[in-house]
Amino acid sequence: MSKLVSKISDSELQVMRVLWEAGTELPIAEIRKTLEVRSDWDTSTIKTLLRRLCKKEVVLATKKEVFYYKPLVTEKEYNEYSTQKLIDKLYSGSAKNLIASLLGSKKLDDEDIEELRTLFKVGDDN
Amino acid sequence: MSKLVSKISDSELQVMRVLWEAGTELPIAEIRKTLEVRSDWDTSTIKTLLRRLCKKEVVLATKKEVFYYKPLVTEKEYNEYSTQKLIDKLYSGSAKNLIASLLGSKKLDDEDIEELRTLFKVGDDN
DNA sequence: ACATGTGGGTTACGAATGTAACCTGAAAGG
DNA sequence: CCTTTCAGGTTACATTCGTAACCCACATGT
Repeated sequence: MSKLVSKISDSELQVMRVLWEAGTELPIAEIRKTLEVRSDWDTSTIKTLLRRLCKKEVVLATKKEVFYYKPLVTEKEYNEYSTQKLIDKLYSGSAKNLIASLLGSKKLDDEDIEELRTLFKVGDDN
Repeated sequence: MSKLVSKISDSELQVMRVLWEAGTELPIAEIRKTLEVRSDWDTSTIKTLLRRLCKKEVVLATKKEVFYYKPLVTEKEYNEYSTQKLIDKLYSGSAKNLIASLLGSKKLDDEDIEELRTLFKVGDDN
């Protein structure tokens, strides 16, 4: 996936989400339809964002009757990559440190903790 | 702390770290001494970054014989704030989701998991 | 006395971002 | 036919960021 992912900006991310949710490649019309509900971007803004995403090679445009846009990175890849970057920047590269910090900062309620404890058990037998 | 924290850029963060590590307010000379080892920034770059941090009100400059710089946000505040922003952006605001994702992505070795399980136990009795 | 360094202040300049206007040509509505 | 809409493409423009140059004034080494 390469570090190019890192360069998806916040606005661009909105567009990626539409593509990720769709699961199929989409023509601009569809992207617009979805986005005009969420943001009140002008069409040309969306076009600019798509163009930039293509330039960054995280989206591929395929010419048919009209262009169809398809993400070249998955949402999971992007999320994991971004998370790792945060971990590197703020937690000395240790995911454990991040989790410990979350535990200490009351971001998790009892129910969360219970669920996670279960997950930790499951992940144990490997 | 307000959302101003969000606006600390990567370069600025380097400067913040120096201040955080120091624990006291520092004059430019000290900041330079520390930074010239880590980065090879020109003095004027450091001055620019300090100026921007002051404008953003995350650093306070106090005039004595010379200016002394002191952080107005703690590293912990900053880290927690940034982490929360990532969680909001990528994990629907759920810290639990983030942790679950980390568990699923093999970013934690057995030792980490063991330690964390202990932490989860400790955090239990509240 | 003079070059150098240092602090404070101002200005600069290219890349990235957020957001959009504008132009052209085809399609579609009426 | 004429107006509107929309795709594709180009250009724009303010803000932020990374990185620094430049100017002035004072202190200091030699």
